[in-house]
Amino acid sequence: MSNPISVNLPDGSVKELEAGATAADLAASIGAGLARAAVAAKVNGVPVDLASPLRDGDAVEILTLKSPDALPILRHSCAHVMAEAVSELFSNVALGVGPDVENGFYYDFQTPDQISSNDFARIEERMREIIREDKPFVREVVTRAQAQEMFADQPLKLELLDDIDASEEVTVYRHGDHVELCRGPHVASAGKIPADSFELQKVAGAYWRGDAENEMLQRVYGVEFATKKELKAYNHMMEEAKKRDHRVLGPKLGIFETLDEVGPGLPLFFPKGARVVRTMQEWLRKELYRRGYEEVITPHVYKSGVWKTSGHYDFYKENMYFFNINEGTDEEPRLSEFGVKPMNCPGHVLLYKSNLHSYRDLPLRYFEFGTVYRHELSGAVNGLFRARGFTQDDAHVFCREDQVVDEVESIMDLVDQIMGTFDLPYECEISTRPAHSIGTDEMWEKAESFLKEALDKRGVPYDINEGDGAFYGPKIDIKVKDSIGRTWQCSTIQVDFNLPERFDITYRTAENTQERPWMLHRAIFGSIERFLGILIENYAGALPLWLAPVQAEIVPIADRHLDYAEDVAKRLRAVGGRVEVDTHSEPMRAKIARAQEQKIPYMLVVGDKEAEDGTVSVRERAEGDQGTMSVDEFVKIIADAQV
RNA sequence: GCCCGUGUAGCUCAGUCGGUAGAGCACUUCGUUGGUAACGAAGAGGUCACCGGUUCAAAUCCGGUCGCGGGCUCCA
Repeated sequence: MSNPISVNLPDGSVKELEAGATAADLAASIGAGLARAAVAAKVNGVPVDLASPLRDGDAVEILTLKSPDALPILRHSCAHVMAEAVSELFSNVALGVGPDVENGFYYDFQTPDQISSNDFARIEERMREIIREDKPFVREVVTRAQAQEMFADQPLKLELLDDIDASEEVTVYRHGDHVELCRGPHVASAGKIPADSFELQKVAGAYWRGDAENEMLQRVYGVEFATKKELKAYNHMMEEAKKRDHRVLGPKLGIFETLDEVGPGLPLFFPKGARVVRTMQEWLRKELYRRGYEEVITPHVYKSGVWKTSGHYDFYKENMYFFNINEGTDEEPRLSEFGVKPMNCPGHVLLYKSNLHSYRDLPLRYFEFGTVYRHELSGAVNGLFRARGFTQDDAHVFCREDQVVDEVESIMDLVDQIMGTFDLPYECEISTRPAHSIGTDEMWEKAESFLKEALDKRGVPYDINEGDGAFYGPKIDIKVKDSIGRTWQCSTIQVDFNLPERFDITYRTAENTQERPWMLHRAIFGSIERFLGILIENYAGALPLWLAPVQAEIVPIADRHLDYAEDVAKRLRAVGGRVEVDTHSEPMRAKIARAQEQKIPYMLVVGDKEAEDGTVSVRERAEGDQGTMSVDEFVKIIADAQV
């Protein structure tokens, strides 16, 4: 008999076990209940199978379905079960990969059959049978040659095998007759998977290994949680998210629409939508003036030469709208080519270049609500989130090297203020030099250190996104988190080494030499349309008073109160209020219901009493009836809510 | 762009086995004049996305195009 080993448990206690004991043995030694509930284990922080042998001194945690760390293992195991079911139910199935993802798992299959959502029921049924059979997942370490033989009829697995580093061991998992090349870990046996807390939800195409050059596989997605209750809660949450969908709420609230005859990604804004957009812009404009920005206006269309200088003609052409104009005659055509701007930078750079600049002029901050057009891939277009025409709150800062950190800090201050206004928490990422890029190592290092320095000075935490910078410089990306926990990329601050070079812009130094200025791109909303889409979903359509397209709906009780209602409306409009009078000849309850559905912040009920006293009866959309107040008092509320 | 799904009135949707189109909401008119989430009646509204095919007959079956949705890829 070899010596017993002792392992450390999360509660600080130490357990003695026989040599060669596994995590499962440990669970059994603690209690029969835990042994039943155990699905996997964590040894020294690494998730492992329950069958893994333990060594003296290991820190071991037994994972049950209650542990959050068990969920990825559970989901991945369920993916295996699905792969097994699909392999049986469809012909010539080659297995790709089947990882766990947020809320569930997927598996990629190659098969000549078409897997459709109609097949989900029978796949799920077979999966539940497999779970009921409760066969163990058995880990085996094999040689490369053995693996090659095992997966001779699994071309995708063979490819994966080739990728496993020579120093790594090759592991396979047996589950009955089904064998998979897999790193693991898995739950001890299929029966550990709760049969009622997963469901298959969609099938989609996915390129093999994420490369558009490769074949497209069929990816089946499942959602899975530790309990049926959590699955139901998740499905309910998705329903709720659907109700907030800006593509549904937008048209319903009279904000925007898209029309087939206009084209994908080209939204049209109704008067209410225009009011919201203009309010956002006016609010930001005031803030930017206060912070030393200067507004510029640049054309939407430029001769192609500009795009050749900027580099867009060579590197972004497939995303741009170009057209030719005949400036000659039909007999003797003289074509000029123009391009619609996909970005505002060249216009701003040209404005800079039109004058000589002294070091004393810098920093120069040009901003513009610039509408740009990009021919995004048809499959990428998505409501206001990804449009082909959209307006950026774009600005370019031209500054000296010694000013970069200050400028970045001040942009971050603006980000703080704006996201704070909407109660949107955010996270930062610094993206560093990608494989294909311009500029010297020295420039990149300097720029990256400036960005880091600025964030450090403000005490803003950030992640590093290695190699994800633009080819022309590093950037800070800001992701906001909405009220139901989804994250969105909005603001961006980018250093640009490219355009100053290409357009050869300079400034005159104190020593009377020419120097290249630093150029920063930045957008806070990013795209105003996109940000509006996020706001609609964040607030479920109920925009805050200052931003609401209609701030108050005036509800006359009977037609004889229409004149008074119009009087009230006039007084509110006089202070910039956005108000409407409901002139329908209907019971007031119907008018209130409609205003509630339109998410209008205030409803002002006016009847005989109010007309007599010069008051309004105020109903707040969330709080309900607020009693009466004088028109003057309410005018003040509305006046204070104007930007 | 690629894979799958999908397209019926302004909106939400029904339409059986292939037999010439239906509801609710919204809209218009008339009636009703009301006190905090939807008053009654009538009317109008359709090239069943578009093009082609099969069929005596197509909203329905088949093919293509376009749009939309979910993914993948892309987001110089």
